Amino acid sequence: MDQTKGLRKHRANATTNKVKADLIAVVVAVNEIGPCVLTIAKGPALPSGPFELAHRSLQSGLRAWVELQTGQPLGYIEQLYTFADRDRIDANERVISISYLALTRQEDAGASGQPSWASWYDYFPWEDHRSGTPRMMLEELRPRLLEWAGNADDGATRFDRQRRAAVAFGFDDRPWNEDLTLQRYELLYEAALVEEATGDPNAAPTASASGKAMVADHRRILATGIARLRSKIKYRPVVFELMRPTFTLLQLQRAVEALAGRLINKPNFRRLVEQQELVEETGETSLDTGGRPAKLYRFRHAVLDERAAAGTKLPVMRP
Amino acid sequence: MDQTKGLRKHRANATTNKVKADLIAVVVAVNEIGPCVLTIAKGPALPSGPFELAHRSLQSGLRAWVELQTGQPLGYIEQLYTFADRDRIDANERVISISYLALTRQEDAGASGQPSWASWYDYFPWEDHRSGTPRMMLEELRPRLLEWAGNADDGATRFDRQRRAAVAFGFDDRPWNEDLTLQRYELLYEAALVEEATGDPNAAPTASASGKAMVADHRRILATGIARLRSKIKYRPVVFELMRPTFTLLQLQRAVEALAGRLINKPNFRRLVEQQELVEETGETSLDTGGRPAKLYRFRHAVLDERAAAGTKLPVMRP
DNA sequence: TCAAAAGTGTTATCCTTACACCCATGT
DNA sequence: ACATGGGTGTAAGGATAACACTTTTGA
Repeated sequence: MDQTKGLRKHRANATTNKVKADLIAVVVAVNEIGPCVLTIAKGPALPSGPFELAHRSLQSGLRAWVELQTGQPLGYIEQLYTFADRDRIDANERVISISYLALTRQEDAGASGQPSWASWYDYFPWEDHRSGTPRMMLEELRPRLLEWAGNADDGATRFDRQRRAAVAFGFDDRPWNEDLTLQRYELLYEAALVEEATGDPNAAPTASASGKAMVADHRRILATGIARLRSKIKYRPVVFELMRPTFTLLQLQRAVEALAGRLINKPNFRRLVEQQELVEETGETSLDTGGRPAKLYRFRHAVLDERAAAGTKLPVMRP
Repeated sequence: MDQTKGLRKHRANATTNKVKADLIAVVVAVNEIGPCVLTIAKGPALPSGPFELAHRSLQSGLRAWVELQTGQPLGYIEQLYTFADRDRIDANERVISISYLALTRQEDAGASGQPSWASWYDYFPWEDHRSGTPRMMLEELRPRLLEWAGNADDGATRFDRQRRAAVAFGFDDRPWNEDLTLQRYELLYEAALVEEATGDPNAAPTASASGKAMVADHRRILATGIARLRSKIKYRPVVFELMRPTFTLLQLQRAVEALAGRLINKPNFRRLVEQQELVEETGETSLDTGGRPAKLYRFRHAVLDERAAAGTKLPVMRP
C-alpha cells in the first residue's frame, strides 16, 4: 500500500529507489584432487540468480538457484559480502549482489543439472603452497609486481607498492600468510596482471601464471570466499561439512591442507584435533589407505553445542 | 528505459524482481560514560535510509543518510550483514537491509542535526561486566530463562534450552564470553524476555532488566554490531578509530574495557600494546589524570601496512 | 624386505596469566 | 602522609612447533 501510493505520487523516486538483488554462491567441496568450486559452464561463472518474491528468504533463494542451475543441494551456508555492482553503474538500473559461501560434499550431487567442479587453484595457481612456494609465483608474478611497483610516478608510491606486494605474497623473507587471498588478488588486479583488469588476455602474463579468469567479478568473489574459509577453519569446525560421515585423521588433515594451501605437521594436527575432542572413533578401520589400516572417526556434533567457539586451528609447519 | 519497458511488458515480474534496499548503521563512539550508539529520537532507531540512484556506492549512501539524519560524519565503516526483513514479508514489496558498523569519535559531531548518543548498555544491561556479573542477570534473567527452559514440552528441548542459556550467559561455572552478545539477545528473544518479541511491554521483565527496546529489529542489529566489534578488537587495531589523536595507555585500556564489557589486567595490557608496537610516545605527558602524569601516545598508522593482521588482543582477567 | 602410511612420545620455546612491587603527582 | 593512577619486573603454566621414533599393513 505504501508502494502504490509512492508510485503515484513520486513516480521517478519510486523507481529509482528500487534495485535488482542478485544472489551469488561460492560452493566449495573437497575431493581427491583438491578443493573445488562449483561453476556453470558459461564464463565460467558462479551460480547466481535474482532474489524473487517467491523466495522465502535470501538463503532459500540462493539454494533454489544453485539447485536449479547445477543440481547441487547445499548444506552449510554463510553470507560473504554485499556490494553494488561496480561494472553496472548506469542511470536507470542498479544491481546489488549478495554473495554467499556454501560448503557441501561432492557426492551429494543429484541427477539433474551437470555440476562442473574445478580446482580453485586453476583460478589462483599462486595460492597452492602444498609443494612449496610455486615456481610461477617467484618467476612470473614477482618480477611483474616489482616492475609494476617501479612504474609508479613518485618514490613514495613505489615504496608502498613494493611493501604491499611483499606483505601479501611473503617476499623478502616475510612469512607466507594463506589468509590474504583477497589482498593478493586485488593487488594483481591493480597491477593489471589478471585478465579481468584489462579485458585483454595478452596484457596479463601467461594464462597458466595468472590463472583462469571468470565472468564479471566472479573471480574476486571466489577469492573472498577462499579467504573467509581459510581464516574460518582456524576457529570454527567447518571442515567437517566437507568430509564424509566417517573419515581417517589423515583424510581430515589432507582436507584442511587442501583448503589452507599448505602442509601441516601430522603429530601436531592429530593432537590438536583429539585434545579439542572434535572427533570420536567409530571403532572401525579403513584399509584402502595403502599402508597400515587407519582408525575411522566421525565428527562429534556435540561440540557445536558445548562450546561457543570450537576451532580447528591448523598448526603451521615451516619448510 | 529498460525499466519502463519492463513495467509495461511484464508488470508483475518486473515489480517482483525489484526490491527496496535499506542502508542501516550502527555508529559507535566511546566517551567518559562508556560505549555509545548513535540513535535518532523516534523509536529509538538506528540511522537508516534507502539506497538511491544518486549514491555512488553503498558506503557513500550510508554516509549520506547518517550525516543527514544526525550530522555525524563517519570514519571507519565495515559491512555487518544483509537480510531480507522478516517483519515485512508481503506480496508486493520486499525490503532488504544492508547493515554497517561505523566507528567514530564523538567530538567529530558537526553543527547540523542533533545526534543523540546512548550507552549501549542501556539496551543490553546484562552485557556490562566491568563491575562484576550484573545482579539483574543472575536475579532476573537467569530464573526467567530457566523457567522458559522448563516450559518446553519434551525433556530433550528442556535440556537443550538450559545448555544454550548456560553457554551463552556463563551459568553453571561456565566462563563468561563477551563475544556472544548476539546469541544472548537471540536467546532472550526466543524466550520472549525482550519487548520486541511480544509487542507487550508487560510480558518482558522489568524495563531495567530487559533493557530499552528499539524500533523494528534495530536492537538485534545493534547486538550484531557489538558482537562484531568485540571480537574484532582482538585481532585488528580498530580501537584507535575511537580514540583521540593522542591518549594515555589507561585511556586506551578503558576504551577497550568499555567495548569488551570486562576489565583487563593493566600490566599485561600495556605489555601487549607496546610489544606489538601499536603505539608510539608523543613525548608529552598529561596531568589531568589525578595521579602521576601519564605519557601520551599516538597510534602508529604504519602497523596497518606492515602487518597483514595486527591485533589488539585483550588479555583476559579473571575476577 | 621394503614402501607407505598409522600412530606415539619428547623437548625447547614462546606466549599468556597472575601477582608483586616501585614511582610521581595532588590534596 | 596518603590516595590515585603511572609504570616495571618476574615467575608459573599452558600451548605450539619441531623432531625422532615405533607399528602395521600390502606389494
